[in-house]
Amino acid sequence: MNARAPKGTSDMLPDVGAAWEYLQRTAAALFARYGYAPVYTPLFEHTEVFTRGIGEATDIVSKEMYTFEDKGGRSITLRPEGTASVVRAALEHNLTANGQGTKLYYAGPMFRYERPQKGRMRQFWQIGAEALNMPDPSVDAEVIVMLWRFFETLGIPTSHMRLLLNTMGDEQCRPAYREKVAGFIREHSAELCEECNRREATNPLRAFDCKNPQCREVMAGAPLLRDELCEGCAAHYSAVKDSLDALGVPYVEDPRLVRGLDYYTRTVFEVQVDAGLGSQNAIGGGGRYDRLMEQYGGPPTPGLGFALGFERTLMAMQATGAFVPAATVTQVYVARVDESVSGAAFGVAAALRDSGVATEMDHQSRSLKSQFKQADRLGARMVVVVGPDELSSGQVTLRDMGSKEETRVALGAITAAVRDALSIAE
RNA sequence: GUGGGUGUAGCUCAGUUGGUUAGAGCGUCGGACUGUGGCUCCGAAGGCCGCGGGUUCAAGUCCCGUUACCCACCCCA
Repeated sequence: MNARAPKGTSDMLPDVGAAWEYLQRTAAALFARYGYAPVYTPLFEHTEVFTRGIGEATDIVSKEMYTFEDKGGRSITLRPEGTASVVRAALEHNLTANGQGTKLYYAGPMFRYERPQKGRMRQFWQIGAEALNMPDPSVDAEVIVMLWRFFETLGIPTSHMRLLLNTMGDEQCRPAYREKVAGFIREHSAELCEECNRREATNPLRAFDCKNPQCREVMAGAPLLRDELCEGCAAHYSAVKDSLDALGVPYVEDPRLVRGLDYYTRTVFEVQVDAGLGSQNAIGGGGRYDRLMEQYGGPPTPGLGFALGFERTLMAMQATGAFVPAATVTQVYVARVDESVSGAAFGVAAALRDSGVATEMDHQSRSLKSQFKQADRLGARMVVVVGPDELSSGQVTLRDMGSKEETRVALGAITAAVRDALSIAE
């Protein structure tokens, strides 16, 4: 058989596993301070949840979904992102009935059928947060600040990060603007690439994203939404900026920031990093989606959220020297001199563990010397030596690996002695 | 989907114009130290040289194909 993880997936060995738990712990603690509660939605949904929510014309829906038919003939899709599922769940369980506001967060794997490269996987992890039924611009700023603080908390230097901000308008001003851009593209059809001409019909705004130098040059002359905003959107946008200014969060306005999901309205944002990630420089991003719930047949329910990528965040942390916790911490190692004292050694290890001390012992019948090597490698601060000599008088030897000091301790007092040496309060 | 790069020990990599038994460092295991780690020294284990085909007296080395991974385009976390 082919003992290899599928293309675009990877096994997360202990060091990564530890980092994953750290990211989740850190997010849970921080998000709770902003009033967010955890939810876990299925890893797969009815395909329609994504096609209607994210938009048929987006790259995600048109070519990146893992879609299959289950044995009951239903079209099922592995979730390519988290917002659609959370909004679907909120509707299903009436979490936003009668104008109720809710703040939810989630964490887990997402799936997109893409060509892998640095910072881009077919299965990747995201943490996301969603605030539903909160139309005020204050929550936009709150969510953006929470995302920014998360990266700060992880120790990614702000000098390596950049917060981009833009507004997409709403159903009042966007359609007209969209038509203007489409018209602009038709006027300049001959100067633009094939892809941009195709975008004229599907999503003209994405032409701003084109990397083709000539297209960029032409599009630089296109009308900007910022000059076409309706009154409501203009006021909302400037209120968001005022709140960010008040907290001193350093955003950069980017009128060309266009996110690839159809559901965004008004505020959109993205956090980019300049270290560790090849050409994929966004570690988190999101925006407002005031019409999404209606796509699912629900009542008008404003929403706002972001998602951030675990893999990319970890890469940014490593590249900028941020603290990443180690896999395991062994405090004490129990070494046995020979097989005759195995029972006693096992008892000592068990007692230490029961008292809350991270303890490891040999299970491979290795020599005492190699047990010490192992203890050293594991970073154990003490070694309890269980041998026939000391055991004959009901004792064991406790060695401090730092000072090399050894003391004889009565078998019954070893737990207290170790805890004392490690300075663990009762 | 398109393009480029790379596949040699567990890991990082050498391998001269094709030429006998394929190497190093790190790691692992053992020993020097007969019940004791980090340093040093000595030794050992560990390779269908990605896979298939071709050229040749001879291929890790050249050619073709294939596959995997990496990187980039596109897009996004």
